Amino acid sequence: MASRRSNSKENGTATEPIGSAPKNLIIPVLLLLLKEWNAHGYELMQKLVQFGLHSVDQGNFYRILRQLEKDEFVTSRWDTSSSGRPKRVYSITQAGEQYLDLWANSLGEYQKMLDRFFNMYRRMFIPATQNEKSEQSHN
Amino acid sequence: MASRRSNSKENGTATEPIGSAPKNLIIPVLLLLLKEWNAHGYELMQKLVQFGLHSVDQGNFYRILRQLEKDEFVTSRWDTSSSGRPKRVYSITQAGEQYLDLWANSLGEYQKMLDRFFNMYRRMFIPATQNEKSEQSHN
DNA sequence: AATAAATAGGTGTAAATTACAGATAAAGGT
DNA sequence: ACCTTTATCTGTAATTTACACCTATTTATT
Repeated sequence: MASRRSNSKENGTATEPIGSAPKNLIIPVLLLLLKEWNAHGYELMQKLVQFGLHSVDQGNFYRILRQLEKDEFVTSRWDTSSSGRPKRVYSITQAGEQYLDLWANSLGEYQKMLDRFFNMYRRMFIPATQNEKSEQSHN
Repeated sequence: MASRRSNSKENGTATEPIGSAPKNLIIPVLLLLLKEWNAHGYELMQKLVQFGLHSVDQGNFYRILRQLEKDEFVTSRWDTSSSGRPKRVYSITQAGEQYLDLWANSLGEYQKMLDRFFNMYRRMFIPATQNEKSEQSHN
């Protein structure tokens, strides 16, 4: 769980170190994962990374989980069956599934905006009349 | 040190009022708009709304613009030609265009994650093999 | 046996961002 | 005279994220 971006901005709070995409997909992905399998935090965190959400902060991650529980979107119970430190195993609730649906709607809107963005963005490059920009982004 | 954080959060800052999509598309969209036409703030703000980014905070919006200028991603000059209060007309710089490209890459990654999210999300609804779930919610 | 590393779950708080509430100024409508 | 629209901008509360650090148990390495 590295993600060491030592970008020390002395003063002035620059616009942004790099075009950093919004990262609050954690909650919806978490809920979606819990809809498939019950799991404990550490496990979920690894799945988030596999999903593409590298750079999830461990501390905040567990806080999110506890907050979701407080809001009754998930429930947890301690699992002491296996060896090692006891694990808090989470399950999604009905309310949690509804919340996930809200998220899905919202993210759908966002997806449409992204599409509009890329349509505009690409429109600026299509002429391509022997422009030797040499920036061959192959997405 | 300003104690601007009322530490007494008995109430506990609920997970999120509603599935709110990340909203920091403002910067890339702004730069993209400026790549097409030079414009002043108020105008840009309206275009952002048309784009789908309703609920842009006016105060923060102008601050972002000034910060982008400080970072030399845009430049501005006062336009006093027309009547009314003078307008600060913005143009994108070379550095700004490069920054936009970085954003585009980053947002492309995000788009892929969103796609993965929706693939997973939909996978939970398609099977419908006479499962008496009968939850046919078509938002 | 001691040490390290992986697993598992956290706390504290500085820094950054966003939300909310105005101020200011010129022009046009009623 | 007052209200609304256009236009730019400041102050700061509230919230979120980033970074640093802590505890505990088991397994692997020296």
